[in-house]
This record gives sequence, C-alpha cells and structure tokens, in this order.
Amino acid sequence: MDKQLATKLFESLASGIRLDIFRMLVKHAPTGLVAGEIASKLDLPPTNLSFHLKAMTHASLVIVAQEGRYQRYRANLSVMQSLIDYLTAECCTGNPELCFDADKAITCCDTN
Amino acid sequence: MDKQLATKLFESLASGIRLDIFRMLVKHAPTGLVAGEIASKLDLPPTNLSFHLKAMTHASLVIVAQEGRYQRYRANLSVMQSLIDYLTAECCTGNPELCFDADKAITCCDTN
DNA sequence: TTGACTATACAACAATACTTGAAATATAAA
DNA sequence: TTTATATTTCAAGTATTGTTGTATAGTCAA
Repeated sequence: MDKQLATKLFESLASGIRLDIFRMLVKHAPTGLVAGEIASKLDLPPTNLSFHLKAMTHASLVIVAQEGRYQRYRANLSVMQSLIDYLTAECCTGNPELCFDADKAITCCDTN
Repeated sequence: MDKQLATKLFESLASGIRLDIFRMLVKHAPTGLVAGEIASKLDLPPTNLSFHLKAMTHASLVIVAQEGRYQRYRANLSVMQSLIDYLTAECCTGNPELCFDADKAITCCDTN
C-alpha cells in the first residue's frame, strides 16, 4: 500500500454515495450486485451511479465482471484489508500502546 | 462512528497534502508540531497549510492547542482508531474470515 | 433481424475544493 | 509602545469533482 493508492482509496470513500455503494457491496459479498440493483436500491440515476462506480473501480476499491448484459460489482475486500493495515501502521507509528494488540509486531518505516 | 463522521475523515485523508500532514503528526505524537514547523517541513505557503489544517481540525482528525503565538497541532489518534474499527467492521460484515487474524503480522508502509 | 434492456460515454453545466497574496489578529520581544 | 513573528481570514481566481440528459454500444429474447 503506497501513499498514492491510499489517497485514491480515501477519495473513493470520501463521498456519502460511494460509501453507501461500498457498504452495500460488502453486505452482499461475495456475490456482489449488478449495476441496476445498486441504482434502484440507492435511487440514483444510472449515469451518476456509473460515474461513481467507474471511480471506485479505477481505485481498485471494487471489482467488476461482465455477466451478459449486466455488470456485476463486488467489493475488493483484500484491498480494503490492506488499507486497514496501512492505517493501523500509520496510526501506530511511535505509539504502539494506542493501537490494536500490544503483542502484534509492528515495524514501521520512517514516513517522509 | 457514524457515516457522516467517517465520510468527513475520509475526505480529510483524501489529499496527498493532508495525508502528509497527518502522518507527520502521528510521527511526532504525542508532542505534535506547531503550524510553522509543518509548513517548513512540507514547504507549503502558510495560507494553504492553514486551509488544510482547518479542514482536518473541523473533521476532528487533528487537535489544536494554542501555545503563546503558536498553534500546536496533534494527531487525534483515538478518532483514527475509531475509524479503523469502523472500517474493520464494515469490511468484515458477513465475511469475518477475510478480516483480522489475531496473530497477523502488520507489514508496513513503503515511503509514499 | 428487430425491439427491448442494461449500462457506459459524452457533453454541458453546477457545485465544491484548492491555491495564493494581501490584510487582519494576536502574541512576544525589544 | 513599537516592532517583529505566527497564524488565520478574506477575496479572487483556478481547478477539480459531481450531476444530469441524450446518445451510443452491447446483449438478450422473440
């Protein structure tokens, strides 16, 4: 997880709509949902949904697969896990006692 | 941690500059840094830094305290911990097997 | 092949965020 | 009290992001 990817992921999560989309996809993991299902559940115009899904896909926050004429979207849980790890590492730098388990090995880099 | 706060925090982290500021403050926890130190370390015009610090403060990502004519900024590690918990809970919904292993080693960041 | 359906691409516009210099505020030092 | 320092506020402009309707490209079903 480098800074550039982290920034892109935070951008992806920094919108109420996109956060709703992601949470809905997590809730429906590992099946995912097709675009139309998301649009109707969130009551969004399809072009607007498509705009947000494109951004999320480009950030690798979600994964898309074609199914006939449908596009099925799934939450990318592993990249989310990496983001949590990144955030934990950042949060813990120099302050391990404030973070998760004290016995967890944390060896962080210098952040420049 | 409600959705609104989470969104605000993600917004705060969704900029290279603000992420740099936050990581620098984490690195200097619990002492923190005064605004001028941050500005010179990141080579930012003071007005621009002030803009970002204000946003981060408003999102409760950082905490500010006056010290004479200086403003000392500190990372709000507890809200960051709450955000990590929120993200973990969201990520894990229905998929606990994909999330934290108790004995997982944390692999740390690349610079940038 | 035709017609219906799903979703995206494009274009125009609206809204929001970012950057900067000048001015203001507040504290400290001389 | 006067001057210097630290930081923020304000105003203006630039840049980016978000929203919407229309048009387009695929896919399916008859």
